[in-house]
Amino acid sequence: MPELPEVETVRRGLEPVLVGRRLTRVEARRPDLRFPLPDRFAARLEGARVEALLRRAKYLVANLDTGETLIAHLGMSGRFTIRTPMQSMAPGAFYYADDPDPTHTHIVFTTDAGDRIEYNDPRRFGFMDIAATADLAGHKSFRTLGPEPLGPEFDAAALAAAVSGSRQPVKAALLDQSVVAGLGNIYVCEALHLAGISPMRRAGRVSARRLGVLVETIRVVLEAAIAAGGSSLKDFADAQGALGYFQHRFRVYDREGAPCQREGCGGVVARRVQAGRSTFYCPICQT
DNA sequence: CCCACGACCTGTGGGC
DNA sequence: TGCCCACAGGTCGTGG
Repeated sequence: MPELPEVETVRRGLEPVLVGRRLTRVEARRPDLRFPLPDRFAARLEGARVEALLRRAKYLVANLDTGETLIAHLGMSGRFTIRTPMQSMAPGAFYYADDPDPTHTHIVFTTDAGDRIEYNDPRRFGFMDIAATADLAGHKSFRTLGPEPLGPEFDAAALAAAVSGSRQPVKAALLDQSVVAGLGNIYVCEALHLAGISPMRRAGRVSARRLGVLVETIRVVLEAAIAAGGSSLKDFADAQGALGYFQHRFRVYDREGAPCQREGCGGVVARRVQAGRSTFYCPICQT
């Protein structure tokens, strides 16, 4: 899944081909992704101009000139691919590169510039919805979201308040989108390692000072990943189809048995399951 | 209210 | 080579 850095990378890739453009055709090849598509999905989008393409947590948000907004979540395996028309041998004609996986391409948008934007999602954990732009904050998906980790409202005091008294492991608390919005399994593992905090420690019992360190390591990890164009795991590619490079910089994620990269630590990366998901950490330097 | 867990869906990689 | 199980970046609903 795309976590915040991957969604931001996708947003930056789509922005130049979507913003200011009108959607001339929207093709939904099935009636649902994870959830049913909203009523008259294609009809409400066709003819609309995209005024802005934003990101909130792991959601892409396309404001339209119709007063409505398209909301998209990539789930675990969703990806957008841009296909720009290419000149064919015949004068005036053009064509698109072949879709390598048409069986999982569920939605195709075409713009007035002729670009085709394909949404492909094998597992179909992603979803799309359309809501009145004025009511977005009240949308089911947004109502309970906590602060953006890269925004001004996320600081040590805010994090301390959000986890105050919490008995759940700090790993689980950081995955809770109402505590901070946009982290996922990879970057939580990475940020906790960088901060030297054990993923198993109860969230409400991490000291204020260490929560301050954690806020900083979350920012550092996310910003580095965005700068690298996101991670490249099995399914992730940015909107142009390029692979991200951040995977090469994982300190602990998917590195069970590898030496801890903290200077002088000497530990070995361990894996254990928390809340049904793999946690990677160093048992020596994360306390 | 808080927290843990299973469900959703498909593909892939590792072990035997 | 082939089969089967475990596991994969997320979120939501349920039930204790």
